[in-house]
Amino acid sequence: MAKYNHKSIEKKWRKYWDKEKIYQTKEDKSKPKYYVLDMFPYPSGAGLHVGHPKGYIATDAIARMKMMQGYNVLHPMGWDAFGLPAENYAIANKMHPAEATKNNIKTFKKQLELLGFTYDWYREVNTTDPKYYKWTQWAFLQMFKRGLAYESYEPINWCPKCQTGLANEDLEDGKCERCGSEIERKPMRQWVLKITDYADRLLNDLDKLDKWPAPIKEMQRNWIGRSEGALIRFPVIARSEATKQSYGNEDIASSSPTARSRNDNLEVFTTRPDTLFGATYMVIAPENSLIENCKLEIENLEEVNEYVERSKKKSDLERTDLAKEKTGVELKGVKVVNPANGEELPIFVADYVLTGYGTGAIMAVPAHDERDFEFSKKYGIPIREVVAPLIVNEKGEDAFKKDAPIIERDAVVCVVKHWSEDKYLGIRWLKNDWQGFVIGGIEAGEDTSVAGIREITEETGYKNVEYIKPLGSIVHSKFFQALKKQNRFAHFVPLLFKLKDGEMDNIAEEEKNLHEVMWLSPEEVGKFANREDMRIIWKRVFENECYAENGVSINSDFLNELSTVEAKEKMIQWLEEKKIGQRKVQYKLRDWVFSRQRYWGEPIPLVHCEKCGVVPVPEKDLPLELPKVKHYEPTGTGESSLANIEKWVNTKCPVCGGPAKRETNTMPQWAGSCWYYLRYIDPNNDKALVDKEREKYWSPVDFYVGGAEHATRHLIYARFWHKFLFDIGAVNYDEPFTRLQNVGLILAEDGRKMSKRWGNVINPDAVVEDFGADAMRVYEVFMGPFDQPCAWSTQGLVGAKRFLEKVWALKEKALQNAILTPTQSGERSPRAQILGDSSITPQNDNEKITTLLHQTIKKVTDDIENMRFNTAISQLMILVNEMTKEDQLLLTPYSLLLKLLSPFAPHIAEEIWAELGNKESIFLSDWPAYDAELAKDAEIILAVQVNGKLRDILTVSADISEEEAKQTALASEKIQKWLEGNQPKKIIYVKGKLISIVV
RNA sequence: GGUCCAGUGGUGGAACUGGUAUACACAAGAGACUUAAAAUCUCUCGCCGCAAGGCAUGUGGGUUCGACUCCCGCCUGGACCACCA
Repeated sequence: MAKYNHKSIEKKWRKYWDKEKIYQTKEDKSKPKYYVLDMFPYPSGAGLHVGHPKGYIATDAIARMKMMQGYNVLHPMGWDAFGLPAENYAIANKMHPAEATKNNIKTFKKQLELLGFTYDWYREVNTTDPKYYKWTQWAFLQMFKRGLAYESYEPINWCPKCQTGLANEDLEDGKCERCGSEIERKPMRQWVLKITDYADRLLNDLDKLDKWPAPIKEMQRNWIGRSEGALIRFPVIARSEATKQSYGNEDIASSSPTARSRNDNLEVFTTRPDTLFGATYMVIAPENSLIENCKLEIENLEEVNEYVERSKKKSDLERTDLAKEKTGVELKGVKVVNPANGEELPIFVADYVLTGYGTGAIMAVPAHDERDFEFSKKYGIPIREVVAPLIVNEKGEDAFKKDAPIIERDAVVCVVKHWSEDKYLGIRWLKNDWQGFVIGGIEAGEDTSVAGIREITEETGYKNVEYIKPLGSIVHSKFFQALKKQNRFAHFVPLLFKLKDGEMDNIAEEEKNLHEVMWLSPEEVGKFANREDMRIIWKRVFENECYAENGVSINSDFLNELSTVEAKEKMIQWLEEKKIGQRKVQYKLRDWVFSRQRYWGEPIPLVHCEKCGVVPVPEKDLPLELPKVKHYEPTGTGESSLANIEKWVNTKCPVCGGPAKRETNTMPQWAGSCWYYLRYIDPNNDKALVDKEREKYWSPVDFYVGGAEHATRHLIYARFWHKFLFDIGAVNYDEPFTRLQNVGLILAEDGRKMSKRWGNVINPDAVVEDFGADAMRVYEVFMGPFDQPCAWSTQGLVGAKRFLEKVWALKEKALQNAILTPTQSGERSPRAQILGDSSITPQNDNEKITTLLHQTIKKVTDDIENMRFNTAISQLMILVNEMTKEDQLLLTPYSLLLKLLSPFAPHIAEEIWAELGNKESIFLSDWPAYDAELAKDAEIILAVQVNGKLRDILTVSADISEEEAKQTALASEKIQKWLEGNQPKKIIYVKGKLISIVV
């Protein structure tokens, strides 16, 4: 028998498939469609490494199975070729980006072709092809016409090395995602897409995407970052030089004659309008215009300006470094009035407030916000509690029980300090589960400190107790009291005490036995008093934590006693009534900075006319082609190199015909990938982005496979564009991708990422050469769960190759056992006949193989559908091992095995299939269906447990009844031994699995 | 710091809805074939124990006849977000 020669086989079938065009997708609307899509690659100069094709192998397997299942399959491929890396690569290699891109695509395509994918290359798209980007420009113009693209002069992220502005999404830890340079904030003119108009829909429609991985949806939710709250306007007042005062000086009322009211309001966004009464100062970002507006009134303007300058010089990285201490400067001479209570509040400028979010200013409530708390402690600003904690124990033994009654209690919680050591009193009640501080009920009319002293003495015997101070507000707590089987709604009054000495009264014997008293170091207390309510009280002893959760309003006038949710609502209504604020939904998502100051991108099709302003290039003139130039290096001035090409820049205004200049910014790399999946449907249409009828048939994408790194960029941008195209009637559905699957990274053998830098890159070409495309494909999906990262192992690859060799070796066995025709004894009959002819009854039908085969059909089909390729391959290995062990093998089961293997190892499957006498490609044959009856085992194995431990294993007929099974189990010698003559209390029978005997 | 995910042999990993833990593969060891090597084939392979049996899914508890799986706490690792008011 000829040896398995992957090289010749793979070459032969690639050629055949190409010639026969078996993967060319036809517009056959009688068949159900299946659109399976890969995230198209960025053709870099480095070529592919073995990690890149992993996703493509998966979609290819799915595409092949779906084809065989009778679907009309669309499985296209293309190139995302515009953008910075291509340009940088071209500069480094002294080439034109167009040329470099062309070469890179050629390399990529060649590499991909070696792996035998089902791509329909007649539908190849390339984002840098003018015929393609004509429609990218067209879509941009539609946005422009509808006001979704606008010019902005806000400072943006500028990468000094790449010499271009970047979107927020393009940053990693405040650094340029591409080159790692620290980003500067630079004000410059740019085009921005109003993605925030779609924020709500992008967020809400995530709920419809039930076949997307939950973590990706979560990341998008997080990125969009919706929060509900209120805008509140604080009137700004300024004082004359003579009355310069700082905050907290009570004798200056807002009615003071020296106070000059200004027309300014300081507007802030807050998610906690319920804490307005707790605001003790305001903070503005260094970029806030209030400083400019009030420069005459600010008495320490020099100091303020200095601070602002210092902040501007800081990189984003420094500014957002959480480890650093917060800094700020008070704006002396200017204050705001709290509209809720008329109090005057100082204003600080501090760079812990960000400029692009909300209004770039906040009301600071130190008692209930970590950052404000930290800042106010540093600058000695008063802290006012306006929310009493409400702890609802939801987990574990303390959680409220549904059926128990709710009992309310007022109680004191006494934190008691030792008279000489740094220790605190802990108490453990022996009868119930309580451990913590001394706690006791407050009697009617009793002063809380008196109640505390009484309880301490009663429970511990210590006589000389000194009351120090209250520990903040009441702490409400809902928990389950296990001993009394009650739900408790407790209102704890936390108090701090100190013992003067260790003198004790004798306490009743009875009381002594109830609890244990111990002295604990501060570290020990933290662990000892571990319930959330006690933890909060304990932290207050050191005043180093604030309460930022929901609770009950206090010290807040008309909000008092309302829950946080109710208080927020009431405050918003009040603000709206008084016209000093309103309800507001705020997003973290910012509008998409859509221009880049580089050459290699789609030109933005706009013209600047002195008379007419910004005018769109007429649609009939699209595409607006990128001029072919020799020099395209960035200018570094914030203009793209296009600005230097006078011939191109100077044009006529399409409206008035007068002189005009073209927009010289180009689109970002992400533009082309926003809609490429639509173009595959109709790649050559020059009348529309996509034909709507065709789109109706093929859309949405049924299965989209790609890396998780695109969660917050490509996948948000594409959804945004798609929704926009839906809104203007260009497409039929409002979400582009029905099902999404992430590919786990393939790491190098050393466990690191594959990278030129580490010299650990494995080239697929070499793998294909040495082991074959089929072995590589099988190995890559067998490595482990598809979405998990996994290190490459050449040894593992060897295993995959061995498996294919085993399949190959079975061919001879199957052919030997082919039924011989009577007339040509000793010769094989025409094999095609054998396969198709059901009248020939197998002479040695092997029940074991048949059962296993049908189980395998089921498992492989399900596993491919659910992306569990590793277990599909494992099941095929089991089948092949079994077939190898048997003396005889019929053609039919072998043919079915080949079909099951073909999505993973198409070349070898096709080769053997042909050798068996089939005239047509295996991929034009039907996918096997399994027979549930045949997949059933004749005999099953029952596990028998005694008291939960496995004691015997029985092999019984599959149709055994429960009674029979129990009798057989009890009759077993081993079981009898373990029963030791005892009568079983209970026998549990799980059909087809086990019998559990309880003695 | 927050959120989410994960932790199973020497290694990658399997285990359906709570029901025989370690499938499949790699590595390792022994043997066969060979003048020899490679390749191939056969066997062994979680730990302790001669065995009976006991112990093992990061760790400590809990629920259950029964837990890798469910619940609570802790430890470790990863991903994402990160001063978003």
